[in-house]
Amino acid sequence: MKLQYNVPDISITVDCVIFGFDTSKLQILLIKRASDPEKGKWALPGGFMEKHETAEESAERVLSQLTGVTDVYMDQLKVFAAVDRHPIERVITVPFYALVKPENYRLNPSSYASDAYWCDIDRLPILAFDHDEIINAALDALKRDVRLKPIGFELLPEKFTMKDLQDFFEAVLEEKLDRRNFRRKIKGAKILVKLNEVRKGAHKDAILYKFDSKTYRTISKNTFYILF
Amino acid sequence: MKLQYNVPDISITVDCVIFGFDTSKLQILLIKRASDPEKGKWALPGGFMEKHETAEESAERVLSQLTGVTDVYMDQLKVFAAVDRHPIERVITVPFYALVKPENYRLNPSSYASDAYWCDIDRLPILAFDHDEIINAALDALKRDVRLKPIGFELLPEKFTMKDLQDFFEAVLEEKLDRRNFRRKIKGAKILVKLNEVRKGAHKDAILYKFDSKTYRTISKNTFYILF
DNA sequence: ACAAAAGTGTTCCTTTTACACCCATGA
DNA sequence: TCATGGGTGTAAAAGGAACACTTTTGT
Repeated sequence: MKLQYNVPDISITVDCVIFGFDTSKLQILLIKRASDPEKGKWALPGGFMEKHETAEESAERVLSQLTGVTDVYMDQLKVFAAVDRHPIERVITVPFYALVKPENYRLNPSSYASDAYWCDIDRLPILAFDHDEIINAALDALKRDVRLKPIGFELLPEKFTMKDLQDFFEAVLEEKLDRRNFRRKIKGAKILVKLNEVRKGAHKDAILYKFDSKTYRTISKNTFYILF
Repeated sequence: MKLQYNVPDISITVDCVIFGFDTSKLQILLIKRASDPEKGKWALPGGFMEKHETAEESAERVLSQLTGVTDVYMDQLKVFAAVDRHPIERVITVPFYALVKPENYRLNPSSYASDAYWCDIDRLPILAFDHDEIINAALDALKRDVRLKPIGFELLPEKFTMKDLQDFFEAVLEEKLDRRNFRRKIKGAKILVKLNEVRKGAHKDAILYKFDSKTYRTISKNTFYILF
């Protein structure tokens, strides 16, 4: 059988919008580019897709090289393919967003990154390429998904208070929620297990909860889970 | 500045799930492949992305070559990138779904397609590559979007009855809707203009409506438009 | 004793659902 | 005249939004 295709002249990358959450702030992991083009600029972690990898595998590789984390929640976004989005080559990118628990990672900038840090989403620097647009798309997707799937638990530590959880939702949705209504809905969803532990704070103790992973599996199968 | 990229070894295509709607049946436009691989099999219309095109432009080109139609509703789906999805080359595809009004098209199979036809979604033949999976993804996306955006009007003819519209929703959602509740919600959404025309049928005349495109623009900007 | 966060129920209103009859037309 | 599809309203239930006070602890 004859090969009938031209040599392709478009490169493919993956870029990862890696979300973390730290005491009421949503954060994104940025790297400083170690080489041209856009050397020295802040950018999303990413890399070329290898011939033997699926898009997901590429994204997992990028993520695990940088954080050592595997097996996290990931979702693919729409491709970015503007003709001039890269100054030299024609490159289209398959973006992903990933949710990483702070407790699990240890940053490990590699050859292509001279530095890496967690950046609050309300303090983003100027970014390389069209990475600002990719982040906006990821934030939109996160806002959509957080109402449909219990992904908050992918970002919070194992044990958390109701306030922690509410802070997360408020940070993602960028709106205030009523405390009593919030707690009632979460309890109604039956996705939490109340622990016999409290967190000591400056004031009244707060009850700690963990996520009920049995329920999660049920929920993941039903598409029509709506929290708010 | 030095070019630092390897010659890419992954090809990129677009594939189009083109939906039509004909008297209560949702349909998809299929082509018969005129060349290897998978020569003679039914497949989605598609083609290689050109270096000077965005993904959307590629998809529009494929669509307009086949149907002569331009300026239709299109939405990008997640990339399909399984390593072995194509038997010869490494090819990833960016799938789109498009909505085409029957009144607007005239099929025009071109060189890569020896035949083309509108296939009822409940009578799909065996398809080339992973095109069955792409169609499933498109159907899922359509089900999601039909509740959020007034895309029904992209598929119906200019003038239609309430029953036509309800048939469309029922075909997409694969569920029966209550007639009175349906009509109330549609009227509440204020997206229809009642015409001074009726359609003569076997029985009582049915009032014709058209879509209010002024309202459409308003709706498109607000993300949280929910019909059902 | 007071400041600050945790915890808890009820009422009202809006939205959704379920449901039945008359009308116009063609055969 | 009857069979078929077109057209309309209401009542009950569920879900969402708004709202205030008491408890605990540290200072």
